[in-house]
Amino acid sequence: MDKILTGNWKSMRPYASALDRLRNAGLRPTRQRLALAKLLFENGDRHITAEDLHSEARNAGVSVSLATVYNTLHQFTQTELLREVVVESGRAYFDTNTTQHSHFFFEKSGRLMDIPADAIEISQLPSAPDGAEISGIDVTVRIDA
Amino acid sequence: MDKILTGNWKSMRPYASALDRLRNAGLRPTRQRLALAKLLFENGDRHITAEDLHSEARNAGVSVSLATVYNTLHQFTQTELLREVVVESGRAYFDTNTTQHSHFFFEKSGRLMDIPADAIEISQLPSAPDGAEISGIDVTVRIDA
DNA sequence: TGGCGAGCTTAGAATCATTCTTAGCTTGAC
DNA sequence: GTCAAGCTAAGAATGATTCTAAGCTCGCCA
Ligand SMILES: [Mn+2]
Ligand SMILES: [Mn+2]
Ligand SMILES: [Zn+2]
Ligand SMILES: [Zn+2]
Repeated sequence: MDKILTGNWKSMRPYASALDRLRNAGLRPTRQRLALAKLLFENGDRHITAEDLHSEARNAGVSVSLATVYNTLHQFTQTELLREVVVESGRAYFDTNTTQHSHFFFEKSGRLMDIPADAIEISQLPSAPDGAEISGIDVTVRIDA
Repeated sequence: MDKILTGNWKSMRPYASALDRLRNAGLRPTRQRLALAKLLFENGDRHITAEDLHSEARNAGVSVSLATVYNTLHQFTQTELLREVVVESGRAYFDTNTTQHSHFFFEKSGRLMDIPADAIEISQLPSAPDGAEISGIDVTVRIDA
């Protein structure tokens, strides 16, 4: 049980309920976190900004402050419920797909789209200097549209 | 000669003088642009932020405003004297190496380091949806140090 | 069941990088 | 030399994000 409550549980079922996800992450299931988790995880794979999630929540009748949206997105990222994707300076996207995969980024619309992990292959990665840890590899294919 | 003055000249010599680079890009060689070009291009491959270039200029006794540093970096980027690299939301890096290559990003120090183009190989790129134009492929290897 | 402290939420201020505005300088073609 | 187009710069404005600090809420425990 201990492992479950400390978060970082890698083998989350894709259809785990919002409540289960919060429990597994060791986060209290508050009204705000539950509502945001539902919006994020019950609508398929998503790439969303804090502002967009905030307005989506309000449109859905959920009263939550922007500060809490930011707090929650960061907590979800830390507990690996989400992944942060950086493709444009000055804007952060949060991705509900936490597996290793790449993205198409449509520069005009600001839309992000997954590229399945097996549709791109990276060969002969250079080893990190000093034997430092590689914490991730981000591949973005920019589309001029 | 026309082609030279309209910028986008791909075959710039690596040791072209700052003045030549501005001429080739079709930019007036003002005192500020010359000074910034020298700082950027006479010190090997660099990855630098606007703020950092600004303080570097001032330390070197060059009087230039931050607004002009931003303007200049963007003009250099448009004329392909520089390439913009996004690895962290809220911070833009400008790269004096405009050839296709990847980066190590040291998350703690905020340092960027080139990975030679031939040290990484990407196979079977998926075609862009709709036959849209791919304007670039960014590969960032994040180092947790 | 009620109390309580840790944890959470929030409005609004603050921060930070970047962009904009606008007025005054430069540059270079003629 | 003159003059318009191009350029610079101080400071205000912007926009995303973070911080502050004050008041709620949650859930464990008596
Ligand atoms: Mn958005
Ligand atoms: Mn910096
Ligand atoms: Zn994704
Ligand atoms: Zn580089």
